[in-house]
Formats: sequence, C-alpha cells, structure tokens
Amino acid sequence: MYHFKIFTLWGNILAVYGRRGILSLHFDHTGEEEVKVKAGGSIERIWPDLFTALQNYFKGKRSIDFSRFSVDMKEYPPFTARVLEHIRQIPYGRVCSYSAAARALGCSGGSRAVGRALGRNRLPVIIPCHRVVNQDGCPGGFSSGLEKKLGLLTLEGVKFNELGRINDEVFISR
DNA sequence: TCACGGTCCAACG
DNA sequence: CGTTGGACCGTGA
Repeated sequence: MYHFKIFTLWGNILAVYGRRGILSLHFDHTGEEEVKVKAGGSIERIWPDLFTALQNYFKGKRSIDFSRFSVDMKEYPPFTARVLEHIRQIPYGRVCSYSAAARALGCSGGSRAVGRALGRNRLPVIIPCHRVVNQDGCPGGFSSGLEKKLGLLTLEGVKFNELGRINDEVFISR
C-alpha cells in the first residue's frame, strides 16, 4: 500500500493507493508523512496525473473528469459498491436524487440505504457523492460536514434558488 | 433480530 | 411554505 500527499487550494489531501487502484482520500491532512512512491509499481505513472487533476479541480477548472482513475472497491459491501459505481457517472456540475439512484439500481424505496452507502465513500471528489441531493432540490446530508458538500457543489457552479433548492435542469434524473 | 442513517411522502396548519 | 410521523431499505452488531 502506498500513500502520497497532494497539495491543493483546499489544503493537503492524503491519497492512499493499493495494487488495484486508489483506496481513499483524506482531507485536511496536516501530518508530515513523506511522499512514498515505490519503484516498479504503476503508481508513479498515475499519481502525477491525479495530482494535477485534483489541483485543477480545486482551482475551479470546469468539467474535470476523474473517471479514468482506477479505484479499489473490494472492501465495500455489494450494494454499497454498486451505489458508488453508479453515482460515479453523474457528470461535473450536475446532480441526482437519492431516490433516483435507488430506483436505477432496482431498489426503489431504498433512498435511505443509498444515503447510508454514500456515507461510507472513502473517495470524495473522485467518487462524487456530493452530487447526490434530496429530491426536492435541498442539499441533503453529508457525513463529513454539510459545508463541504455545499462548497464542492458551489465550486462546480451549482446554484441554489431563493428557497435554497437546486433547479430542475441541474438534475440528470429525479 | 434490532437500531441506525447523507430519505421520502402525505397530511396537516 | 414549514413541520411531523411513519414507512422503506442495506449494514453491522
């Protein structure tokens, strides 16, 4: 298992990387770990790319796409993994509701289960769980702090109307 | 089994 | 519109 630190406008991020792909991202990382990149693995080809993608993303560069990075989902329970893989397809600056995601996975009525699954996401931004919101356009919850969710959505240009809701056209499905 | 969520819906006022 | 109570579903203990 490798790990390395990434410097962004939103602070330091620690990325943990295994043989199969990225395992987790940790925000607000203030530790002093050295960047560890062992020779011979595939990581040194991947990480400069991830490094710049994240830097550009937090600079506010539009439509940054993280789908080319391989992620390791082996540790997630089956439904959770399916939820995470599914919501990975939500494009930059768009959103979808918890219930629509549940429905798409053949689990209509499982909106709370979807929320619970998203709360276990160890790969924020790369797996954009902040793009899943309540059906009525309200932001919904975020286990690591709602301010972060609002910040990420705002960074992507998502606007909230006077009632604090996201308008219809931003949704890919409801 | 049971309790717990990043929810949803209908029924109020 | 805002609030409230109950129902729904996957996990982990």
